[in-house]
Amino acid sequence: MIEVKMEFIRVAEDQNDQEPIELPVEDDGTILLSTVTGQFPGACGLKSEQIGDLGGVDHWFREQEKGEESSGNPAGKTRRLDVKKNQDLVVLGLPWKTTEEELKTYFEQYGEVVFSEIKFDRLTGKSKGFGFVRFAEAETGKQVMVKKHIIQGRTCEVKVPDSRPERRKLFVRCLSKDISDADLKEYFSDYGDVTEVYLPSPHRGFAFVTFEDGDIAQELKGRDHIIKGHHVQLNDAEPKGKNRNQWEGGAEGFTGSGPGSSGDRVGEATENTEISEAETSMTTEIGEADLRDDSVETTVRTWETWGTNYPWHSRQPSTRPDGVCSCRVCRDRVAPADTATRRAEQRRDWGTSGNQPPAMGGNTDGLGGGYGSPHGMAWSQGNQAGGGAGDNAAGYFGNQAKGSW
DNA sequence: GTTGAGCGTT
Repeated sequence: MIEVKMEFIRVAEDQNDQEPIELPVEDDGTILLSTVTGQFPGACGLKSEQIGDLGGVDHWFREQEKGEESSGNPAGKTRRLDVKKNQDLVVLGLPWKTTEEELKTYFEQYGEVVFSEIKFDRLTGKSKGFGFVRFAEAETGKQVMVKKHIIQGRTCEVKVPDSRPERRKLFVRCLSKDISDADLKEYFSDYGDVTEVYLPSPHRGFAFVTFEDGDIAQELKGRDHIIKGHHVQLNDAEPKGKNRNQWEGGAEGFTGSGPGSSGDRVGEATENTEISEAETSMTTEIGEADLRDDSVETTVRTWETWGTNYPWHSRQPSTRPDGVCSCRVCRDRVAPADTATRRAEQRRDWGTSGNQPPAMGGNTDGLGGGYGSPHGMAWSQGNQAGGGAGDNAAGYFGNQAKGSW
């Protein structure tokens, strides 16, 4: 029988740091250097001093055990503990039985949980034993990651996910020559912070737009947008270095794959080397100076501020108390819902006929009105819950009652 | 009705 003693020590930045962080101690009583540098980048030692009225520390470091790049790469891959706001954290080792709600409840002891999700097998419906959480405050995530967690009897790990590539860059088919990079930036900045726009010159009929928040990019993907009266289609940007020249479309003649066919993958451009170089210069050219603050507040819109130029967004008064636009993107900028809620909202927004968004309305007479929109479709089709627009409010408050907000 | 290191169906 092996006795496992889980102990922590409190480590602070300095004597004035009023918020020491508990770091786990190894079984042999030492603490891993990597454990410390993870939370205190650049730290090379621990000093035993009084922290407030707490005791001091009296531990020595041990080098990280094999497998890590501790040798020859001192400044290298320490585990990422820098949590960006609005970033999901992966939770590993969950019991099969744990539900999303229980996951959320557990982590709420550390701070406001703004998103929780457990991955389930699509066929069997059983948990895969891992999930994701997102905290309202990045600092909460940092603290959570250095703690040990026992959820319903199982030890779980919380990490910054490193598997999924950040799909923040979209391939934009913008076939019209009178769309400039500034147009693209202006248009897409209304959905979220745009960190980069690349529009080949001379015009090649496509562009790349990169968002600060990959979730925003994903929300916008696969749908038609209308910029300066021109349809524009969005897809994930293919990774660089793949077969180029796939796309032979030229800069003219938007043949309008139109409603319902936006899911095709024809015409994806890859980011080849040539573009990559151009992008680099473009990045500095555009600069970061006029990028907006990353704070949620600046990117959330109320209904009044959207007007009719943004068919994506709700053109109906918001049913929310805070007046935030009722479209999913805006709502999620305030408080991303649980996945179950998102799926339900998605079904309602997109209708029940499949997992594709409804096509934009048939109106092609340019700006100024009458665009179809997911919202319009939803309202005109009625809601699953049975009834008129009032269901929106009912939905929100229902979610609220369940703790999703 | 099973599993136990890992990394997110839309």
